[in-house]
Amino acid sequence: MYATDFRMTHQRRLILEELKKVKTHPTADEIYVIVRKTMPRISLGTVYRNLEILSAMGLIIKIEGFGNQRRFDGNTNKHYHIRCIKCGKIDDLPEDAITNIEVDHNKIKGYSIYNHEIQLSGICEQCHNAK
Amino acid sequence: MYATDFRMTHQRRLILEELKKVKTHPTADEIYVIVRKTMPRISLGTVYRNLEILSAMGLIIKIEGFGNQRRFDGNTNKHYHIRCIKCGKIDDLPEDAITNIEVDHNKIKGYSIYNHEIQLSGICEQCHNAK
DNA sequence: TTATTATTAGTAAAAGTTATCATTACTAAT
DNA sequence: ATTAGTAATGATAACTTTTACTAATAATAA
Repeated sequence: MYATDFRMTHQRRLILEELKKVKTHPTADEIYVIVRKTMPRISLGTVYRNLEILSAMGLIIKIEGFGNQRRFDGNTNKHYHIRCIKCGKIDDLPEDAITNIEVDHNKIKGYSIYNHEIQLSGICEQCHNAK
Repeated sequence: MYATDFRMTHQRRLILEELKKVKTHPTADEIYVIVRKTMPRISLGTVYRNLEILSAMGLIIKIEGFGNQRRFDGNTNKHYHIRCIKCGKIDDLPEDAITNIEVDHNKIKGYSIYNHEIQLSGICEQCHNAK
């Protein structure tokens, strides 16, 4: 038999490692810029493909809730995000910022529930001061 | 002085009314198909522009959290959504499905908070039966 | 009415993502 | 080691979704 598993290629590992390093929540093209410093001939398609695969593997998180550009997060611990509606920056929320949330699965008829996301939006300190 | 306000054009009113009629959460191009039945010469750009304006006016809701296509909701009462990860369908959650959520604004330093969204994902009844 | 200007239709362009395909490189069995 | 099989890559084209542009039109206040 031959492997049907994912292969950990140099490109895939680099993308994963760079994403784990940063505390921001970069887009695919921002990651493309970062990894090209180490691997100048990597293609944008490879970045997109691997970000999808890595998130399917559960090694990174895909953030789709803000704006129309996908973002990625190397931190796979369960946490929520807040985005500044002025500058678009995304920050992590502290773990204890949202508490007591209760989801009554019986109230949601027909669905088996897999996940929930919470996204806050507001204005960050910099943008508040800038105005 | 002349008006700096929004004008309620036929196009804008039609888009609003059709969106209020449906219980689904259509994309811009789905709304385009609907309104062309009444107003065949309306342009897709007009649909996009008015959906933005109507949501800025607070008359409709823009849903950005699911997938990479924007959706719109004529129901402006505060409510949450669930999406089927198989077929992509979006349903409203009953009001009492999520309770007790507490957001501690003091824990989120620097931000003034404007809004929060919650998005569940799961598998709907039809897709569950289909498998 | 008339003057002003927001809005429109039509179209082009931009932005973001996915698909295609010949080539490369990883993996497992010989 | 060598080979066979196949997942992954780089390069690029194509596609989808959204935004921008512009001359013409239409809504509104005076």
